[in-house]
Amino acid sequence: MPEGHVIHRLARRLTEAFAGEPVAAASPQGRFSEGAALLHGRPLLAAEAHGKHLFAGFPAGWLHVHLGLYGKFAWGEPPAPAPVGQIRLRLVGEKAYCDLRGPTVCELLTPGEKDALHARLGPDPLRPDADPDRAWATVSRSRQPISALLMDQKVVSGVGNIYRAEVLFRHRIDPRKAGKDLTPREWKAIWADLVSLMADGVEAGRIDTVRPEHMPEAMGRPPRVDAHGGEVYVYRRAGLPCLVCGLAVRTESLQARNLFWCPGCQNSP
DNA sequence: TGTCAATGCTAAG
DNA sequence: TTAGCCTTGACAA
Repeated sequence: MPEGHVIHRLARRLTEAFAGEPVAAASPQGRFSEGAALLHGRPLLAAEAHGKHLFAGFPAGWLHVHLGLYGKFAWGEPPAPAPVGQIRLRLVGEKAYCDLRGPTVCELLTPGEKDALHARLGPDPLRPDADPDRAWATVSRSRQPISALLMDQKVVSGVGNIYRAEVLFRHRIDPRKAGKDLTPREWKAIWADLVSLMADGVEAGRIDTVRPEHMPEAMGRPPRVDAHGGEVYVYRRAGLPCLVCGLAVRTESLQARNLFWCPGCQNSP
């Protein structure tokens, strides 16, 4: 489930598992054999995330991974079993091993190339160096809908389809509202909420956005079994009643992504 | 067993 | 705007 919180969690886990010790690296699938050979036998020096991009520093350079839609790390304790299926990269240390499957990107970068990548990414609510004013400078001048701007990694990085839908709902903002029509106050609230929601996501390993007072139990309704693993207001709840006002949640395809919102709670004149 | 959609993004057209 | 990447889980048959 790779939105930004997953990547930050991964950076943390890589550090815990492999920092400071020699790591065995291989590409059983073969598509990253050259890179793996360069990493092999050297220690992990550092790991960090910027938005949905994962960086792991080795003496040979920065391993850069982007999971895309279905990329995934699987973890276990050594000894690692014989590879099954398409494993792009396997890292094995003393305490743990991990298998990377299906990433959009798995490559080795020079420090300069890594810097260039950071430069084209917008501020990440999960990074202490993030500057929300930089994003606001773009948002406040854009005719694009805020729902599109939040998904644009050049504007804000790390927000995916779930956080986008949920943060707009939590602030009752119509997803079709243009960036330039947002008030500074609305933007500040969105940003602060992303910082808090995504930090919770890193800790919990899942996305929960429903305030306690809106949980079904608190509303006098039976508890809900949520299919995707977190408690959310609108994401993938099309046709179901809004947890706050009861109107049916709507969905619409916007720039090839499914947008979800409540027409009652998020309705700007 | 098969089909589809998915938390993302890029390159081709 | 669309196809493609390459994987998984949910659901239909």
